Amino acid sequence: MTNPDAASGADAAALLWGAPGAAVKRGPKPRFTLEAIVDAARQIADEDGLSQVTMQNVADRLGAAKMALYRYVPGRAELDAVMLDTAFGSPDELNAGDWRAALTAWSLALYDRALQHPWVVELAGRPHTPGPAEIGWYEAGLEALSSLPLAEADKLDALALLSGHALSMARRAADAENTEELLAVRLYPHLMANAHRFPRTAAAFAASSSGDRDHALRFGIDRIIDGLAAHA
Amino acid sequence: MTNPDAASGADAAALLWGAPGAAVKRGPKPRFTLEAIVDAARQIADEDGLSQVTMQNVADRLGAAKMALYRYVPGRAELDAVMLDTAFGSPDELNAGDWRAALTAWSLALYDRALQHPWVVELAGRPHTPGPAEIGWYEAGLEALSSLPLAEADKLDALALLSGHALSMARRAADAENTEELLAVRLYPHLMANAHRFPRTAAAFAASSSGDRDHALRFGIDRIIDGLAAHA
DNA sequence: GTTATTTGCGTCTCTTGGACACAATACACA
DNA sequence: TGTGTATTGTGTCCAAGAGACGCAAATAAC
Repeated sequence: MTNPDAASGADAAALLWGAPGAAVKRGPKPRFTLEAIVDAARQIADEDGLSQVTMQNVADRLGAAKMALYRYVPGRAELDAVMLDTAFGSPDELNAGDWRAALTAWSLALYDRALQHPWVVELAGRPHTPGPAEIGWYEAGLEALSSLPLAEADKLDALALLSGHALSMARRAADAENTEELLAVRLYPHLMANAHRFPRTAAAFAASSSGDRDHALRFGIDRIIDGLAAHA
Repeated sequence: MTNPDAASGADAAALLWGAPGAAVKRGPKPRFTLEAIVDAARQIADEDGLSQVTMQNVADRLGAAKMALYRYVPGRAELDAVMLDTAFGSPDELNAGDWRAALTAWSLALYDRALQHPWVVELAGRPHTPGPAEIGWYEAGLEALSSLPLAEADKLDALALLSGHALSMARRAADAENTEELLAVRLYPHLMANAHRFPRTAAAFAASSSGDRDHALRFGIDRIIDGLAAHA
């Protein structure tokens, strides 16, 4: 019945939104905290990539045994969920008066966050339960959009569009050298060899010399905002 | 040196773009083909989800031993790459005269493809070597954009924007019941309980009754296209 | 002090991807 | 026609990684 492709457990929401109030309990003092565990996981992800975030590695970093972690986190999926929401953080309180400027700032801020922790892109890309921090971003985005005469549903859609673009660009930028090599070595030769089948694509790739990552970011944001302006 | 987070092997490109010409060889006749293996994997993914695509399951479906597959596919990552490109297929040759109509049709066609095989969204979402089919979509998209006075690099960016949106919407639609439950049961109560912290978001979610998936799709496409029109 | 809990964690199991060796097969060449 | 050789199918083994289970130590409540 349960689809194993769906990420996060039912318990993720409890961890993300649950009350931190934990009364005095009976047994031994807990040696760790959820925060410490998530911090350790975040460090590993920042340093060695998300694939190195294993229960074992996290436990090692804390000087604990692997199974000790399960007293604080139900499972790997829930750890991912908390890592993601923690890394999102709260959006900066920057409100330029113009809605265009505000939305642009919002998108760029999200992009910066994602650049600081490249792995958030991967986590955010899979289905997950949003936590308070992620909702905080939506709240800020809706505030930036508040002056626009759009249906509420459309505002949410617009934010999803912008955030999707920002995160997508952040991924590209994050493994730039990797992507560079990927395209240059793996795609390019084959594409050029088949230039007769894909003349436009070959030309386009040849013209755009894997240049300005920033340009693509701004281009997308500007286009979406222009589209919103044209519609409202 | 090699980043294990990077998907696909170096061999993926060879499988995707390599010449199919295999001369007469010496040993026993091959019992299988790459195509048959990929087909089996595709079927499993369609029926039971991407997580059920394991070498073991694919082999079982073909009546082969697991290790036999490795004679045809270097590894799991390469299988993913070929599955992805195969599922993309070639875009339909539909050219409405208007560039707006053509681009819209292109986006909708991509959305439909993704709906037919929901797992392509997940595969396309991770870094991978593009194959001929994927490049074919770019070629068709560039053709639709050919009349617009945009830099080649910008055209590629525009297509990435549109395809990202289409695939993102396809994912939502694919596990609709799942997402429905995710939001309704897991997010909604907590969001409403914290409505004081997130008034706009709570209101927006309450207003948009998880309705029209198609609306969000069209909204995004229209906004992007409007933005392109405003810019060109 | 006794008892009910709760923590830390050692041990075991299951699932996946993959390396490696070996026997069977079928063409090349003499 | 026989021999060599490359290639295929596959059995066996191994390493990760997630997690179930149970037990001993710690500690608050009575």
